[in-house]
Amino acid sequence: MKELTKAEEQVMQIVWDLKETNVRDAIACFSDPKPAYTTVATVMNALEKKGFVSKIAQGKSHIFSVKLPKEEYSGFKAGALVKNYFNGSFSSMASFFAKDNKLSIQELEEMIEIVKREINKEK
Amino acid sequence: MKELTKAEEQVMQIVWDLKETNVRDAIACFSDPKPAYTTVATVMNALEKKGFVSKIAQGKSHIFSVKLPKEEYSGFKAGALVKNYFNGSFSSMASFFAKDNKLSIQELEEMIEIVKREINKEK
DNA sequence: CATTACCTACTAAGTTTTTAGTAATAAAAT
DNA sequence: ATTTTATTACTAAAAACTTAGTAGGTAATG
Repeated sequence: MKELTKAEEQVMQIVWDLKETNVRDAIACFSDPKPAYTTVATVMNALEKKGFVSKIAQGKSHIFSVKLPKEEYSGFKAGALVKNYFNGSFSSMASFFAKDNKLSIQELEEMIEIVKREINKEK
Repeated sequence: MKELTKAEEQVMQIVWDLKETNVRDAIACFSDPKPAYTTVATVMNALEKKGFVSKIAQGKSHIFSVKLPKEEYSGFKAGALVKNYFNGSFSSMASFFAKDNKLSIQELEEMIEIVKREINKEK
């Protein structure tokens, strides 16, 4: 899996959000000061080259649409984080969030439910 | 919190691991092809400037030691990941790990224990 | 049909990051 | 004592990333 640079990631988040977009509409998603048209176009092309979006001619412009689902990249990033910062153990990351008071009991219970449901789905 | 670049992060992981080290010993932790001495020294100095390590003269060389605990940076990174890739919800990250079969029932139960213990500690 | 608006491909300038060389210095070895 | 080795501070080349300009084309507008 190719890594995204910061600028690429920022644009890719917009594409993931919109599912598909042209350069113009992507720019509209930026807050001021908005980048130049050509800047976003350049990044889009980089994303295509890296296989994150596909590019289809549409009238005089192009439409870029998600090729690599966000979930795949999320998983890749999360895996790397756990590996490099939490000893390869998801539990220890959970523990960290709890310590940091970023995980309430409510969230925990919610999480247990979700995870149990997912695990049961597997069988 | 300052961000680490890739090269900086790689060196910083070694410092976190060794607690403290000189340039020579840090290089020993790299797999071949090992970087040049001056390369690692340069990165160490950048880490010092960013406040991640402290640098103390020791004989003719310097010892670099952890200044910013790994846990602090881990938390920072994990927070950013959850925010940008999991809708700001830790639960949804957990759900992802479950889906991906990266979280077994055993791990889940282990995790619940750890998290509950942490949450209780707080009170 | 001339003018304006819009889009792309190509190019490149500016910036940051990475890597490492050189000169200076001090210690160690012979 | 001279040579070799280890280290640092300083510098800089190389690579990667970011940003955007320019030229050229196509379509819409008056």
